[in-house]
Amino acid sequence: MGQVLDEDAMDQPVKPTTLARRATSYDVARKAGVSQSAVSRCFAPGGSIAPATRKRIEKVAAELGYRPNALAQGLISGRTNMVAVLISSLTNLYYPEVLEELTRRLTERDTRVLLFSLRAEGEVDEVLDQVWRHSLDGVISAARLSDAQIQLFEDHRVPLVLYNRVPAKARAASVCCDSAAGEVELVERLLAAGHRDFGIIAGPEDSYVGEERRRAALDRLAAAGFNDVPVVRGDFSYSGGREGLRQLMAGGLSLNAVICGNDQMAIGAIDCAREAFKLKIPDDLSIVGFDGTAPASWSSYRVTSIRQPVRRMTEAAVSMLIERIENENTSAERRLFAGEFVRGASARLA
Amino acid sequence: MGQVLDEDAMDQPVKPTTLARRATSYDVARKAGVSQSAVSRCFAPGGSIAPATRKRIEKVAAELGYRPNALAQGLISGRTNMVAVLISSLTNLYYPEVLEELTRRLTERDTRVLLFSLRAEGEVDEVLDQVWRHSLDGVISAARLSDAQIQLFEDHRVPLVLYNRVPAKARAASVCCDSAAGEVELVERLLAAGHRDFGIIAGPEDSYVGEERRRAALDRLAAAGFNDVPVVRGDFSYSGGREGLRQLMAGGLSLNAVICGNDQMAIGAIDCAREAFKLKIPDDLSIVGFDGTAPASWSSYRVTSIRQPVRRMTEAAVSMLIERIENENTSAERRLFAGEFVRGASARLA
DNA sequence: CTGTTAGCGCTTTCAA
DNA sequence: TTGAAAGCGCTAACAG
Repeated sequence: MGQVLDEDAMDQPVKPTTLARRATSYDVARKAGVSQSAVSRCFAPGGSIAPATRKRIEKVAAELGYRPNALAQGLISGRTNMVAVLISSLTNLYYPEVLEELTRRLTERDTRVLLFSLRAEGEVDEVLDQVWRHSLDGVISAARLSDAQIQLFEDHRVPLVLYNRVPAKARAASVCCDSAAGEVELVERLLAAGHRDFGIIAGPEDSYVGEERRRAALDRLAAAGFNDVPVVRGDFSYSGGREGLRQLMAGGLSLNAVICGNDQMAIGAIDCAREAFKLKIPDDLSIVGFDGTAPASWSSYRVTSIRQPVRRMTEAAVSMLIERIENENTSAERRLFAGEFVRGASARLA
Repeated sequence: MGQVLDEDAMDQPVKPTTLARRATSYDVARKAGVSQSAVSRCFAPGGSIAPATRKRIEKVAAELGYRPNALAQGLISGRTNMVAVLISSLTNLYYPEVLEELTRRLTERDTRVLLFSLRAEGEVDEVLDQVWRHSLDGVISAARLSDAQIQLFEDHRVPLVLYNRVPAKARAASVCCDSAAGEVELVERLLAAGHRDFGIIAGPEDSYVGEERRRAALDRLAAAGFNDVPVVRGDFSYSGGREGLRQLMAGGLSLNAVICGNDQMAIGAIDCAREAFKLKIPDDLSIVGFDGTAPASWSSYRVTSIRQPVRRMTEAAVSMLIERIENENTSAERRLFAGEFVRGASARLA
């Protein structure tokens, strides 16, 4: 405002000091009496520039409210500081927590998050298209990706980190909570407490962790001599849990313990057991879940469960991604985190 | 692959058909024997181009796996098809639903979502910086914005739609659920059922809806002759609700009805009432919430509440934003949606 | 309908 | 340390 500048002032006959459009590095350069590339270097991480020059440029930049245009930067440098986060369904109570942590950590590392919330399988291809088109630096996926899709990331040289899933055959970095170990711990504790009549409300077939948990529970039970454990499936939702319990009970068998694919279904099962079957939890029936979500700890439920170490897992996912973005050739790594047993009060334990 | 092309073939001596880098419109143009701008028009919405030409270009583009570079498009056209969604805290059970709906609807309209999850107030300025730098087309904010910040949107000519909040003074488009009306309905129903001893567990002072709900409830109660209704505050969380009820009860007064700032606090209050004070809900105490979130309908709680019409609200927010993006001068509009009463079973009603 | 010509705003050699 | 110049890949006039 009203500031008089050096020689440049009269080169251009009439130049309004207030630009309609946003100030560019050029505007700053002219007003500061330096070249445009000097301005660029001034804002670049390790740009060599004399302290005095830098100071002058910064002053003018501040006056003009100049900010480097991220699009132009990305176009030329090939780096956008944007990554995609793929989530299958936000309605699963477990994901908001994960999403919150991921975005926060990425933001801390000066990386923007492009959110893609998938409902159908088919949508993945469209999302990947966007990833390439926007030159995203990387992707964290908590959604199902086929081997072919994972291969595309290698072709496009876009770093990828899978969250709570591992690829069938393709190689890719991944961060997981050890579902099998967690499920085994739950089963063993139930066995130790004398439970003998089990039922399982598993997750949907197309869920990686769902299948892993179901398999681990069944295997451990088989090892203990229980071979015909009834299994029904739910969609990880509250009503899925209710419906699952109803189906199990419809068999007419007397259950001791119900193993649910996640906390939300466990909550549904608990409510259903109490309401529809007048059962006391855990006296009449033990119910366990998985994840360690917040609602599972509400005093009406106090679900016995395995808590995923979300903080450490998200931290790992973000670190791995950034590392892969910064270092082209970081080998595929798989990090497996142990879950933490949550005693709760929905299962009778020794 | 192995396809022989027309005259251009021998202009360039040695040109590998498989590019290391991504194919550009130039590559397509050369291989299809057309100008680069023809390729551009081929992929542009209303580009005039002969059917035959188009077909040839599309064929080559498919072979090369060509996709327009979104960065370049954005840089030159000034339109990025990306918007920011600002959320204050994902941990509030109400937001995942909103976020899911918003992203889905925006994606349907070919718009990408840049997610910003704010914890502290101060972070807003950094977020806005990113918005300008990335030339985002618009912003939907479910986070608190100061008048000065809202003004910045006008300065930068970036469309803004506020979600469940209205600016103090500045003018901005907004979509809200009518908190006041909803709260009044709850209070009136409680009054009609004969409740006389009220308590309020309000949201934090810095929450727009929290304050609106508190005020509406207090006003309606005052109009009915109840002037010294005790008010405590929570942070919209489960434990906030528990703690809130504990504080209200600590006063030694006998309460009939507790009005909570949201469902999550109502759930906490219900659990606390049952567990710590051995109260029967709703026989001994009526508790009402707000939002109509999924957990509120779980059979252990069945919270009497007001359900926000999330679908319609998100649809409205997205429509308003897109409209403002497409039409520079769309005036500030405020759309207010009525909430729907959910009878539930946590309040004794007439 | 098509090609030519300018840039969008920036990073990056390369000389000076 | 600095500036000039060459693009990144695309859209948008403008002629033809």
